[in-house]
Amino acid sequence: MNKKAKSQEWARERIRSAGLRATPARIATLKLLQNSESPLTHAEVSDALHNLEIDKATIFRNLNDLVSKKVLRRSTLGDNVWRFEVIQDTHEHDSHPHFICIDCGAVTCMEGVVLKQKTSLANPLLKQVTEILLRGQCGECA
Amino acid sequence: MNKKAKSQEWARERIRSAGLRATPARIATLKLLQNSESPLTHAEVSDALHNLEIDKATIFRNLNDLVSKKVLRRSTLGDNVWRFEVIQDTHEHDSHPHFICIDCGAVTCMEGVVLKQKTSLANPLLKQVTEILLRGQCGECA
DNA sequence: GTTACACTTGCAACTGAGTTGCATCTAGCC
DNA sequence: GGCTAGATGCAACTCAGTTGCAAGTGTAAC
Repeated sequence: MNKKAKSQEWARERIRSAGLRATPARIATLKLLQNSESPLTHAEVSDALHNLEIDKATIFRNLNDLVSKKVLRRSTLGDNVWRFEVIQDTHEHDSHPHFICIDCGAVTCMEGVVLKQKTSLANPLLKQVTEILLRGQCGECA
Repeated sequence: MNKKAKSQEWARERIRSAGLRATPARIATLKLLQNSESPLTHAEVSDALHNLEIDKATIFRNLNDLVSKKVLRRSTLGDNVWRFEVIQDTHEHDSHPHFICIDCGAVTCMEGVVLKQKTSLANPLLKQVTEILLRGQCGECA
């Protein structure tokens, strides 16, 4: 099986094992996100798939369906637009920080960065951190 | 001077020292946010000031002006709506991480938390970090 | 106190993200 | 191949936030 067919089959399997129907729109969406280096907005997904003529409402519904089935992660990077990325099997429960460039909007996943508290005492105000977001300028824009 | 007049005078002074004109709409907005326990959305500010008949565009512009002058802080709780709160004088210039509770919207300044990179190599994609944001549930809401 | 004008406001029309209702279509089970 | 619950396309909608412009006003200078 070639690479393309393999990716297709992987997406199909992932969707079906989540209990959803493997439709062309869903397979294309999942493949796109899997091959993307950073999370994509709905508009970006919609643009990339415009040649398939998939309705925006369908893409919204599919993205939200896949989020509720824990196939995708939905995050907000401070610009009030949802971004979606595939939850990798190996990282399913990790929540690495994201870096967003306030100039160009590029999003980078920061796997190698961890948060550390100076004091050994845990902060009582902070019960559960679900997302870590860094904002600033990327190498291209600074 | 009574408490009400004091608050009025404080707001007026804060706006003027930011280099903006102290108009009734701005004073009312700033007083409202100062007296609020948690950050407010534009809609909440708009509702609270409806008896003053201030246009929503004016409120948006004023909120954004005050943010750009560092009088207010603008944050998003994950529902893709901006929330605004007064930056207290004592914290004006520091850049410690902020923790936002995605349930109640409370913002906590996290003085004792630092970010550390696992590798000694600096990430070339990340030139300058201007803001660090943690999102999750606070002790009250978890 | 009066005046001038840059800043601010109100209005209305707009953009863009995201949602919803409904008729039609189709993936996948038998 | 046929059936049907689930998925799609379309269109109309809501709601946050923005913009252009004419009219109004805070404030500094006189």
